[in-house]
Amino acid sequence: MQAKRPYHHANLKQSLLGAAVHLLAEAGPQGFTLREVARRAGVSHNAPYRHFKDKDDLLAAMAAEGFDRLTASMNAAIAEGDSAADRLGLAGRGYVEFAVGSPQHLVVMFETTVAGCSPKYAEAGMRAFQVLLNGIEAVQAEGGLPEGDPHPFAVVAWAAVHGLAKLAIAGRLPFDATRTVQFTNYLSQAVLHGMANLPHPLPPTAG
Amino acid sequence: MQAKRPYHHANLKQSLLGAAVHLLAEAGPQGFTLREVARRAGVSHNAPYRHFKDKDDLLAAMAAEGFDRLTASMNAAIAEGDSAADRLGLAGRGYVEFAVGSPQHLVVMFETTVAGCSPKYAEAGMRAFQVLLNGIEAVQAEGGLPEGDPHPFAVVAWAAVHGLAKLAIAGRLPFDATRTVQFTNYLSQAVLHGMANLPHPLPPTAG
DNA sequence: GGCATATGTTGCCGCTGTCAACATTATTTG
DNA sequence: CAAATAATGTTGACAGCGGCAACATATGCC
Repeated sequence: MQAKRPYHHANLKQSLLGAAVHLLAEAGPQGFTLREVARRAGVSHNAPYRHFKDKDDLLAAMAAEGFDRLTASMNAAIAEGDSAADRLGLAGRGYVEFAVGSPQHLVVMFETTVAGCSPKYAEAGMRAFQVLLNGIEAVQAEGGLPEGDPHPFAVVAWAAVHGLAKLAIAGRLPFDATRTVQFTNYLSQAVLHGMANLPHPLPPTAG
Repeated sequence: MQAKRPYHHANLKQSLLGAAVHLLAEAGPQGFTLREVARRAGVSHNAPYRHFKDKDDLLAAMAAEGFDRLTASMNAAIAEGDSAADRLGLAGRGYVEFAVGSPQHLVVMFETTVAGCSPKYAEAGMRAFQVLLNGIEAVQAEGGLPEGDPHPFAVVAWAAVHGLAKLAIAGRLPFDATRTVQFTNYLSQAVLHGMANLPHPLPPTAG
């Protein structure tokens, strides 16, 4: 039952996920087809159904994997930071770097309906958000932000960085991927500076 | 030739667009099907091809219509503002209001590849962005922002508001639609305040 | 009235997601 | 170690989709 050992096609589930990631990057969500994934994995068009409930289930798995990569990208960027404020900005940089590097992946991660999916997907998303939240709390501890619930600050930071990434991917910004990543620095500074000099917004007391 | 008068089915093109908008709002991009649009308009599954080159062409037309509605929503919100800074914040509010009210529409507007589409689509998008850009310039004239190219400021403002809207639509924010719109106020203030107290970022000199 | 053209329909094609039935391989169990 | 059982993969089918071609009909122009 819990034997993860290879059967006919050694660890097909991972092969399918890998093929799916590549296909998504090449063809985008439109050209992403379950049958093509199976073709690339060298199995029949119905083999994926032994590992994923349906197409959406595969997409959710890819989204979860994407959130893990996003988390890793932010953590890698953070490592080079000195101050907490610095690290928060670098987290945003890591976010945008991942986004412009895997634009189609980001679509799947955020277009998928968040509710009613596998817990793996939800948890991976939480972990990514937690990086930002931790960064915010560190800045608060450093005195760079008002005390209180860190969530509103995290939402603003997330929104700014996410919006920049999405607009860049949509080709609506007047600069290319490299400059977009550079521009993230200014964006982070502006957002952080603004929140630092404004009173804490009470409303969102969520957990 | 230029006769827009009814033929068999008085002004089918508009009927199709209307049916398409409703279907999109109900079923989302996944359930959006050309044949269902035709069904709702009471015509055969191939009638739409006399008015739209293909499915993407219909989507582009809907996107253009969406940008017009977005522009209208921002302009309506702006009308109530006193200062230029106030009006800029209200524009963001109008943006988010439109987004949470027509979430599926926003997907089509920004997921569609911006390049290679009909000029109508590109122009409608430009007009929407112009509202933000004008707002930024007004704030600059008021002395609320550093002088110089307004584009970087507009990009930051756009990114923040767009990101908030997208995250809200994806169900990833800890508050509902109404509170999201309210939260836009704080977001705008923070962004504007931050940019006001930072030197002008030179890089994006685009036009 | 007659003709070209714009508009709408029918029929078809390959493709897709998904189900059911069958085949094969691994695991368990006596 | 062999038989039973579960896990995994294949084949075949179905309806629905986007899109093309051929056909039918309405409209405007002369």
